[in-house]
Amino acid sequence: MPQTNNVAPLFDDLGKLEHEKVACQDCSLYRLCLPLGLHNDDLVKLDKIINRSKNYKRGQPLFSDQDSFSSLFVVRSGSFKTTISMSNGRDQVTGFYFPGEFIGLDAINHDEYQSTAKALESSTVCELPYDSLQEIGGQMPQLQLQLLSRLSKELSGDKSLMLLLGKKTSDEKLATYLLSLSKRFKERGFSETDFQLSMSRGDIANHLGLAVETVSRIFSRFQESGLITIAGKEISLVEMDELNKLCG
Amino acid sequence: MPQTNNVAPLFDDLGKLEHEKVACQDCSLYRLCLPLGLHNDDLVKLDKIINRSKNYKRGQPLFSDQDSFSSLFVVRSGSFKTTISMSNGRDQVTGFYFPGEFIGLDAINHDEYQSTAKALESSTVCELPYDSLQEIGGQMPQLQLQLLSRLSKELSGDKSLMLLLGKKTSDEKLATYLLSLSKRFKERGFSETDFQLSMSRGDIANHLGLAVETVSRIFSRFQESGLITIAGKEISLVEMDELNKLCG
DNA sequence: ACGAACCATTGATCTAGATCATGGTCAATA
DNA sequence: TATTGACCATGATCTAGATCAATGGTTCGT
Repeated sequence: MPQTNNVAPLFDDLGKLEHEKVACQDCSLYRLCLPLGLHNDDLVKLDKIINRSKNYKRGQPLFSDQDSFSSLFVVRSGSFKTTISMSNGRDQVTGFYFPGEFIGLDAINHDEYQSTAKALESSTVCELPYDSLQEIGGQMPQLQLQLLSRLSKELSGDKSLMLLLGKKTSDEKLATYLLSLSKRFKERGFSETDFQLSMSRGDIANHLGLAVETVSRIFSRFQESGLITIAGKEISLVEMDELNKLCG
Repeated sequence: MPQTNNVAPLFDDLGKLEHEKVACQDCSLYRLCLPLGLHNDDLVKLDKIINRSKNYKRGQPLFSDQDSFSSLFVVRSGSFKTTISMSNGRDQVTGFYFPGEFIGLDAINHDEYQSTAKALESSTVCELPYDSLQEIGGQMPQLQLQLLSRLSKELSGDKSLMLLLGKKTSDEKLATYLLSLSKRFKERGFSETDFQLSMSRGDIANHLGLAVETVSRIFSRFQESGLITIAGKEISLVEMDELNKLCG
């Protein structure tokens, strides 16, 4: 990396000092996150069990397949991918995770994590030790409901992904993917048309059940036909309506 | 079907009179089902909110995409499939459900069901109105945990299915599918090697992201090479170890 | 008991997308 | 500033599995 101002790394995406442990009450992700709907007393209790973690660098694992399960994680800044793998080395990117999204839900009531989670860029998370969560959850039905809601949403997202993987053409897959990202960025208050692809072409291809070359070609073709402009990781969705039609 | 004894339809898979509403305490599915780990008082409460339903005939929908969500269902006898569809009519079979398994989990905290569920054969379910479940769940952490556990298990199953759809060859897909069925039958106390495929070749093909013809051909080839014997819906897994190796 | 509508198998052909091959860009380390 | 190694783009070729076609079985409603 080129010479940088040595103050910069102290600040994270939330515009706070990185080592400052922002309480849930003050967190800009509040409305997307677990505490939504909790009363103040409960929020304080929840806040106490959360570990605000160190920074994860690009490529660094948050946890690995078969590590013993202890915590759920919520992305605070940056982004992650999860993968599961076959004995022969082939693997599948099962999801990408952005601020406010949960990682590790598929490990609940297993002894071990069922997937590997890696940072796609410099990222931070909130760690929720599951034992503690279970404990305080006993007296907070609202928290349990939030958790159920999260699980259920991930579940219905995964069903849509099954439809994508099983039934869509490569064009439809990529259009669907781009609009899904767009929607999530919008929900987080970012532009729905202009954003960074923090994941590599390889990750995208793998996630969508395609070859890298196919993804690359389709990006080029979409650009040629004026649907998007793309340069490296920078992408801009020019014709959202057209992309929408392409999803099938 | 050949002439049958006209008493037969009165009995269901559980060997009980079909119209007899077997309480959870007496249900043979107890150890696979929601009540697992509940104390007796709690079990009685749960039991009270459950509707034991009428019989669903082959092809009959349990609920449809966009019906308003009100209940979760547990299969009591028979089997179901769920599908989601695209605007253009293409659809994806997202899962098959056997006794003790939950249907509708992906609709929690949505207003509408996210998929369509249809009976694959003559089947019965227990209906759990979600409002009531939520109510009694507030005072039964154990019940909440069971529910979370179910969601989480379905989630990790779906991730494996993503791996299958995205990365496996047709042979691997079918071998994986057969062994997954085998495992579930075994858990339910049935033979892990000899069972009925209650779903059509078309349903299997759709679920695995293949064409019917491909499934048919692979069944024939597996039979030719002595891995299985298959005749119509009747299948027998002859070389489980070999099938296992084929899964990748 | 009959015809209609699905369901399953098997062969012949086709194609979407994989794979192979090449070169180019960029960032990190020495 | 060279070197190494990801990462990305694009052309040429190949193939796994889809699609098309024909035939026989099964189930179901009347």
